[in-house]
Amino acid sequence: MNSLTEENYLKALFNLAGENGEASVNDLSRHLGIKMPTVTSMMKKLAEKKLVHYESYKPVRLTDKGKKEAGLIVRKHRLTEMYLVEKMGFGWEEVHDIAEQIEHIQSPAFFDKMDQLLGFPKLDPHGAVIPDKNGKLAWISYHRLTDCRAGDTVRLCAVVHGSSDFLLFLNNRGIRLGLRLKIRSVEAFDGSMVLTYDGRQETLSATAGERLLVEKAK
Amino acid sequence: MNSLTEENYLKALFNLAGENGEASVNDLSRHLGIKMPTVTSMMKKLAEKKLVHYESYKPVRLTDKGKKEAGLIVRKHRLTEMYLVEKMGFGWEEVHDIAEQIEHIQSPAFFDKMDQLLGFPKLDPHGAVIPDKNGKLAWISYHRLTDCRAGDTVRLCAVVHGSSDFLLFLNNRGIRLGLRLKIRSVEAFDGSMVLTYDGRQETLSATAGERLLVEKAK
DNA sequence: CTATAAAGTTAGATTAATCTAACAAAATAA
DNA sequence: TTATTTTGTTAGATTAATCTAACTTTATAG
Repeated sequence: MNSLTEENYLKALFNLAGENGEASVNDLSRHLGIKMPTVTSMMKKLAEKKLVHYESYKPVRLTDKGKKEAGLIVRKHRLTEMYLVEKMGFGWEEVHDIAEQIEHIQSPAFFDKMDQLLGFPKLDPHGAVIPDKNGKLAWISYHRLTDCRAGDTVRLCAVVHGSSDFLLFLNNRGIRLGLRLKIRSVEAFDGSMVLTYDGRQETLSATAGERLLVEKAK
Repeated sequence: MNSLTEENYLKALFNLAGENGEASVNDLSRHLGIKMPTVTSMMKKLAEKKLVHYESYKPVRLTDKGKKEAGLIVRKHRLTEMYLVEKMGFGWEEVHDIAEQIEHIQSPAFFDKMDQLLGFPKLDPHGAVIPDKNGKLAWISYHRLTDCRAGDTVRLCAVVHGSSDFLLFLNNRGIRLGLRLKIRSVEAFDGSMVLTYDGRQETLSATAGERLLVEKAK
């Protein structure tokens, strides 16, 4: 079994690495708020346990075993977020910190029950894919809103780097998953966009737009 | 803030001490499965934090502060058990180990939500009282089934020391909280009892009967 | 292609929580 | 009331996870 601390390193690797699966010691250090020497020594420990591939001065990579274990933690996190929103009535901006703790609960039955009560959801409340029971994550590639052009009509599919502040910002503008957005114009200077949706019009900065993942609407 | 470890010591004290509020180092040691020297040093630490009264060679007592903090942990435990049974469909024999972990979640909102969704319950699924939002526990005194006499009719109010095994044993005999039990006879030799309930008749050992808390039925 | 900056590692210290071995006090039994 | 058992404490070691300071390697910019 892995310690809570080890689980946090695995999850950080999983989230930082993306599809290729690499992350630098420095990235991990900043992401976890833990100094580099500590990260280095933990990487050696995880390498001993065959959870990561580690060579001095090179980026770290999860092994298949590590990827699976990390995926299962992320699964627990995202299932929990979904449960908190769907079954307990929390807002999507409130659930991250709670899920951050509940993801470490050791009880397959508990998460299976959530899964079942939710009807085996594929996505969490922020549109992120929930890894399957083997920890396998189905990668979906959306477009960033900022990569779309004036005139496009898109559907909001996911929110990335969704800090509580950002999610509240979206709440205040009535922006939620599934929403149909029409791009009226894009400002060449700073990439800000004028959007219409739900019969209203709003201007969104590029900083915000980068965090909104969309697909072309039919 | 208290560490997870400290929380476990506080809870153990709360559960061991009962109404008077004392527990010996030895009791704590056995209850927690931790060696006595470790317990002693933790008691000193908790005394520093004004959570317990500690004097060498004397039983340990929770301070008011300690009692409150311990009570709030027990509250989280029991609310969780209730939630797992009532809202997630777990059996009363399945919830202890999960609640043991969830009780350490730091999120007042999470437990407030449970409380609200449950309609502010006073008792957990085993009939134990849930401490209030100040950690205060309302003591109720029931009778042990073994203290009743042949001819008595009682209502089952709570189960103590309810290990998973014991709860399954009760399930197998259709014994549940709220059940009306009629005591047909008591065996003088070993205290075992013949009971009728739900139109059936069963014999129960004193070992089992001691763990069943009842009140006289009207 | 060197010089500087950034990233990574090594060595050694610290803290929390645990242990064992040895000793001391209190409770119990003879 | 003394001897023995039980309970509790002290001292010192261990492990996991962290840190800082100093050094090394790799990357970047003149």
